[in-house]
Amino acid sequence: MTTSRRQAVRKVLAASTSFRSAQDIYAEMRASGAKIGLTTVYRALQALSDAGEIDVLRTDDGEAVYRACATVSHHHHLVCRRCGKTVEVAGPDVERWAEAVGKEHGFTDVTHTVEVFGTCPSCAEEAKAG
Amino acid sequence: MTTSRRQAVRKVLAASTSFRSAQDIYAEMRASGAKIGLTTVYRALQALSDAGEIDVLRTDDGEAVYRACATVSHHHHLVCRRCGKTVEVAGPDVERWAEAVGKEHGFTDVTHTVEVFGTCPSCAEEAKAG
DNA sequence: AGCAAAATGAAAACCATTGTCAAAACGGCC
DNA sequence: GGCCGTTTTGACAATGGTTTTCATTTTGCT
Repeated sequence: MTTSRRQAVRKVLAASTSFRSAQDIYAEMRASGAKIGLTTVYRALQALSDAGEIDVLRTDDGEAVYRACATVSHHHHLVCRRCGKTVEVAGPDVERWAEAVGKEHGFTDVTHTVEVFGTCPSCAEEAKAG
Repeated sequence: MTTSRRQAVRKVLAASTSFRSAQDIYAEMRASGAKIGLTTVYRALQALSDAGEIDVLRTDDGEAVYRACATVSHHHHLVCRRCGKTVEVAGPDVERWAEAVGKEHGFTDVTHTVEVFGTCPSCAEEAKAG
């Protein structure tokens, strides 16, 4: 437990299938007995994010949520708006499109964010049943 | 000036070419002599957003920014990360791609968000000069 | 061990946003 | 015009996620 708690935070994220908030991660770690401070969780998340090991995005109410990337390369997410299940998707076409759009208007250092939301099959079932 | 200050807020947005934060809008209105409270600006923005008259999105640091939609139809934005200048862009290919990605994984009611960021020509100049 | 640099965490500071509530503006109605 | 109930407003307080601060602990190195 001596080597940076960053590892611990990374593990929690690795074990999750959907986006988690910092507060959420902190709560889970404390609940499972880990001795860690909220500050450190934030710092670990920021470091992991800087290192490109995890994704960050903002919920509609401005909370930051994090998720371990399964792949190192650039990719996007297809997120179930009901259960939060996430599928990583590659979109070479989108990359090219974004790049082209930027160029067309003379913009440089073009980056982009793309998130696709929908209702996953199982949630669609539930909705029909319930 | 009696009819809801919502109109005033709408005007400020209409006169802007890029995304504005609530605080920003409030500051401008006060600076130009308008008698309005921050609370009311927030309320007006929320109402306009609910009415679908303006776009809302979150900056990377979680601040909400608003912009009057020039077009009613679905579109995306190319935003200068330095000065905030915004260009509305259509992306039929992206729409199709998002739809296809959703279908491929069995997701229904698929929606998506796409934002492209970059450095606009004039800011690139400044950066080079300064 | 011994010591400087990095990591940690409790508590305070920040700050956009939201809630509260009393005062002001509005809209009928006599 | 004057009255009264409803809506809007806005100063201020409260919220809550995130960041800073700073003193303490741990780590890395010799």
